[in-house]
Amino acid sequence: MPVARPEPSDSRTRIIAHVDLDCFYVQVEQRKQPELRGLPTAVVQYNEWKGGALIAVSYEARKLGVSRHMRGDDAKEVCPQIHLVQVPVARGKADLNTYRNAGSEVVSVLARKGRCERASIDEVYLDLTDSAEAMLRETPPESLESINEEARKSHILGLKSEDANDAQENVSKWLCRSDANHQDKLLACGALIVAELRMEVLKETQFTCSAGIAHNKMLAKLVSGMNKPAQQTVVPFSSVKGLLESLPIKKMKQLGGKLGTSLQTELGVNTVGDLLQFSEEKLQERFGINTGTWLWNIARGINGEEVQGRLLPKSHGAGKSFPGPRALKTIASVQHWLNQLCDELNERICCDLDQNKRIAHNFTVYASAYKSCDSESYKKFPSKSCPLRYGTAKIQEDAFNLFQAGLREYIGSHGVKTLGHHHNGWGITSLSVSASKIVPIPSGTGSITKYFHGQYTSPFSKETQDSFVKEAMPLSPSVKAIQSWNQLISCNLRIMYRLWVYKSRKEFYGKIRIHLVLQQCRQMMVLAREPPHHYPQEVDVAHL
DNA sequence: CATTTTCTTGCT
DNA sequence: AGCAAGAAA
Repeated sequence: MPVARPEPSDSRTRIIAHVDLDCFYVQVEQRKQPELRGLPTAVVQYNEWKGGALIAVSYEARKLGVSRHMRGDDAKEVCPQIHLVQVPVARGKADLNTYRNAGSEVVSVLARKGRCERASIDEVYLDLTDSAEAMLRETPPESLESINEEARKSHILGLKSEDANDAQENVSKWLCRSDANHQDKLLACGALIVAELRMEVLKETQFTCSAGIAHNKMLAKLVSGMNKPAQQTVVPFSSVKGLLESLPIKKMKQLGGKLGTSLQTELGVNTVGDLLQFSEEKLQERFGINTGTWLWNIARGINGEEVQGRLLPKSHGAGKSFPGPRALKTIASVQHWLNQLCDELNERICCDLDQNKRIAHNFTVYASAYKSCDSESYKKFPSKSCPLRYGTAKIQEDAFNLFQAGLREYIGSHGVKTLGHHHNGWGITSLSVSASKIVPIPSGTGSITKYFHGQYTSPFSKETQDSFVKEAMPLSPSVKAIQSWNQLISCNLRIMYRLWVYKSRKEFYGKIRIHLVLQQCRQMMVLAREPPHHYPQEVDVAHL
């Protein structure tokens, strides 16, 4: 459920942009195959069954009646000329890495002009308040003798004669109005900055994008898709009311699902404007204190959510579905696919470790299943998690154990004895594995003792640590000794040894900078993490 | 049991 | 820890 956030404490007028790549996966494929530019094109996932599922459709194809939700075969039917490009496949599953990487390219361009939040593979929020204020101080729009072409094509919500011939003239005038209020002037600066950024994105990545520019995230997001492709839309403060009052409630982010439906059916609210009649108390009573306040606020165009400065994802996941007759019926097939998924996941977390110096700490296995015996009592397959260990084989081992823990629970008391029978009584329709709790490896100088106590949990038992430090360590080791120890002792002990060595060196020589060492040790400790002592167990309810 | 594969956030 | 909802290509 959405939650209300307080407005930023300094209560400055913020300038927020939401940038959205146009039919992103199609653009990525068109960059790879420029012959496809300008042609009706769509990206499909697999093509065995009815031509695969469409996940992105070019604007040319949309004009010819192709929409997402269609299968590849349907698209061919309404638009025989359409070019269908397949998502790359690796390890027997869709591989979205090219799109992730392309998204990163865009982020690195956009992140140059202010706080930047990567909201999804192809969407970014920007807080341009500082840049806009700086521009207004130094080179306000009214001082410019010409306004850049891209900015002149902006759509200004509520500006009259949006469709008149001289629309661009009107936009220029609006952007440069000297009698405008402070808020609008800042917004005009924001629009100029975003137009510039979008041109840079095009120049450096060849991708076009659309954008919304407003005073908060909600409004920016709401309008970024209003004029697509390759255009931007501005929401002056004065047009917020008019924009929202007739807007269907379901168009609002967070209200496209069940919450929006309950607003419609239970309160008879069909537009955002309809919400205005309800007091904050009434909404809190019905939807809880947090969501109630959030609803009351968005009806008034108020949204305090801050742009998080985050350029990287918070988790990595790899999954695959096994629809219809493809459902997995044997433990062996489940293990095979878990192994594929874990292999991909390991590659991605290792990449994250190398490139971004981040370590993932949590590992989760999800599955969906059906029980063919009693389709009446449909049960959710429980997800299970444990500390994450690096290395394909280790992740695979943990994944399989977690899955089996889940399966025991899923089959539950209905423990049908089907050993030796052909029919298991269950089928797995989807599997996924994910790595979360990803934290940056701390850099800079710090105390090594933190790694033993407190801030970071050591993967080694207290006894291991103590006995190693006490027995295995000679005083003041020489470089020679370090080298020979490195060859002799086991991986885990080697890490302990290194920690000790650097700690003691620090004590001996005082001024050794150890930040790189900290990084290395941290990495090695995680890479060498011992397996979990136990995997989640089913709780015996009868025993309680 | 056919859209599939991600990803985030909030509740309990 | 586990789950549900929502959103996006």
